Amino acid sequence: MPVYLRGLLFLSEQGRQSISSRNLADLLCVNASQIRKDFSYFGAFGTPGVGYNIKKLARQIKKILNLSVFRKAALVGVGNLGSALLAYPGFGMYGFDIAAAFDSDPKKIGRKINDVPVENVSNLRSLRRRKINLAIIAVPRDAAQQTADSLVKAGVKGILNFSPLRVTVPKRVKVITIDIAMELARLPYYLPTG
Amino acid sequence: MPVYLRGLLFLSEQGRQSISSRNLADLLCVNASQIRKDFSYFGAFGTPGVGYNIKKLARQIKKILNLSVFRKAALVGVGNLGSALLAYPGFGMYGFDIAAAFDSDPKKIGRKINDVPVENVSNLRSLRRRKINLAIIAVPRDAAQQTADSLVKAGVKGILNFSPLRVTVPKRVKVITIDIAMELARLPYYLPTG
DNA sequence: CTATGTGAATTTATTCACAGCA
DNA sequence: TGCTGTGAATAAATTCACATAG
Repeated sequence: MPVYLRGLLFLSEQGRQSISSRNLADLLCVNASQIRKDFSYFGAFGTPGVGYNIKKLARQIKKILNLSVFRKAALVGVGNLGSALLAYPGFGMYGFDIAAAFDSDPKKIGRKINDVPVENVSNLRSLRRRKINLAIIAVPRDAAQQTADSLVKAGVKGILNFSPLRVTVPKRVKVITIDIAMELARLPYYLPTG
Repeated sequence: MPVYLRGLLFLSEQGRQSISSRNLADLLCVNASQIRKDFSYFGAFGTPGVGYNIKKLARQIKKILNLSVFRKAALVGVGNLGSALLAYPGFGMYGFDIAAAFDSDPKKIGRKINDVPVENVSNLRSLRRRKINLAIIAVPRDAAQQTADSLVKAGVKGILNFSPLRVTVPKRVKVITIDIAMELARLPYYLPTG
């Protein structure tokens, strides 16, 4: 689903109004009936003979993914990766706003990066009051679990974890881990040996 | 498969010798017979009554994934994200070595980051001679396609793309795209609305 | 008695094929 | 005619269940 959304937002940027399942399939390298089936799961929106209205469909998918309201997210760890995330264009188009940043390094605390002031990690508990329930972990590996624990205590419900470590959280909290090295590890499989 | 490998490397670090499919299943949150089936695809290594030898199994999976030889990879784009990747621990344990870095910014060219000298992107063609056929794209969105084209010309066979853009390459080249915002977009689905 | 390896059963996902609408 | 929406057919993945090995 997020893949469809990305494709639709891309098409929308190009100024297109509508697209057929076939064309979208070609664009995203998937099967056309797959797309029609997936879309039909949440009720049908296409116009036979024409295709799908891009804007309407994007709005619908956002609703399904719970992306229809703007979300605030917190970033923990303002190192190279964290700074890159703060500067990352694209969060916005999915309705995310990195509204707070935290670090443990006194040299960083107080500075502003991309207009977001860096706060002391000890202040993580304020997230509950500020109604921020999404967080991104971009701290060194050894601090990841501890950070996750603090986030859970602060009432965070969803975590995007960039550390190459399995973090353990109560099962009511959803974690998505991106292990960058692991992704790279998938590549050689498709390559000739040597 | 990469997930299994990560789990096994983790266990290996802990000093464990062997593990049963059941225990590994619990650790990775998958089904136990799934694991046995997957492992049996490339011939069986487990010892009934004991389990699988962790080191042996890890070595085997590395062989399957073509990870048994050290691989050199090139990084293009030494911004915040690129710098983070250069410092990323974990590539090593999958047998990767970021052996070259490129950027277009004259202020960065010539500097060393994490012992890797930053070269001019115009020098990308040297990758063929240096037998580097994996690359990581960490450039701004608008430069992504152009970078991919240069990499393909330089004989690169696998690309890890961090730009939120679909890059188009000949089908002999394998691309894995990590769209960070899209990953984050998956989280709200599991959250209560609001 | 514990844990593997694997055929059989089941569930899930994908693809096909076509009736019906604009 | 072009494309959707969907039942039917096919393929793939997952899980079960158990004979067998240490």
